[in-house]
Amino acid sequence: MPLAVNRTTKPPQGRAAWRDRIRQAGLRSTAPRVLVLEQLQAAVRPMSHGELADALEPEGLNRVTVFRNLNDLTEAGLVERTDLGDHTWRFELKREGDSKNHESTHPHFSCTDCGAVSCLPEESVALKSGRGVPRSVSRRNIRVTLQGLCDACD
Amino acid sequence: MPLAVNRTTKPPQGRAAWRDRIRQAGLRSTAPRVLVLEQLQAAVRPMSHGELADALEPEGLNRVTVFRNLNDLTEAGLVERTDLGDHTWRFELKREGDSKNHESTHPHFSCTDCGAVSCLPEESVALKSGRGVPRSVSRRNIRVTLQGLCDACD
DNA sequence: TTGCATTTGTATATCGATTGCATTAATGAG
DNA sequence: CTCATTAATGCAATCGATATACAAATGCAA
Repeated sequence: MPLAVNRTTKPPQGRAAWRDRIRQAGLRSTAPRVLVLEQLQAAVRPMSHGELADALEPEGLNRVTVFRNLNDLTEAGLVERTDLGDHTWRFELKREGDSKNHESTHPHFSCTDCGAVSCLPEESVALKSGRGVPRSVSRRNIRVTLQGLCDACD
Repeated sequence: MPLAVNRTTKPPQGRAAWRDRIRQAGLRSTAPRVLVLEQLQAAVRPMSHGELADALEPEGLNRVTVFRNLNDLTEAGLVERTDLGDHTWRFELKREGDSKNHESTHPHFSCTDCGAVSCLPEESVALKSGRGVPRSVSRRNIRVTLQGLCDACD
């Protein structure tokens, strides 16, 4: 019997599949790495290292190992790392089909009051090039973060 | 004879005027505060506490004093504080006329490679409300940060 | 199964951000 | 102008997120 499927929006990916993906990325497949990826898969918003470490320490994972794996997986291209303006790194699983032609993904929102973060629909922000605007912006090879009050704090 | 005017884009503001502004904001006018504001006035992009402290320590200012004054001046409404995604606070002088109707100011750009930051024209980003987009966004009561490669690193 | 490079765990260092506390200085009352 | 009050300063110390050193453990290719 397969593992219980947690309520994710994406097609569930089994342990064996993750192990393959990790090795394809040039890394050794280890239990901590699989657990980190599963945790990220279940998330609906970018997770901080602290949040992930808190969730995974009960599973027997060391905080530093989680931290290093997040960076290794980021470097290997399986995970995306951003700073949404709250002085902490946040990590998201790179899901294919996020955006077809360019590297850009959906914008993020970060509440300046309570710190809550969320993902925004890709169409909610339109960029226009012009004087003083780097080429990477026109190419949409860019990450967009909005900071303000969330509806709960507004 | 007035002080030498430094090459700023905005009408120069003398020491006495700063002292008035500081007091109007409900704070005591002190030498460190005036120096911090003058330094911010000369800047063309958001400055980190470290940059400002480095610039002002030779003038005899303590790093912590600079730090606390930046926060005090922010709270008093003379300065704006943002995190552009490089894990450091950055400070800008609040210049009136930045935006007439709403609180929103120009977007900022931060290079993920070299860390350079810059200001972008206000029109370079257009926001659209929709499902999952907080009200503060529709109101444009928001700060926008773009992260990517600057032209030099591209 | 074995050898070796990679990963992990523990401890510790770093860096920006912040606070505690005694001293100093700005401002308002007289 | 002088003084008392209260805010601001300087210094030391702390904090939390991030990062590294090094020895022990483990994945994986031969």
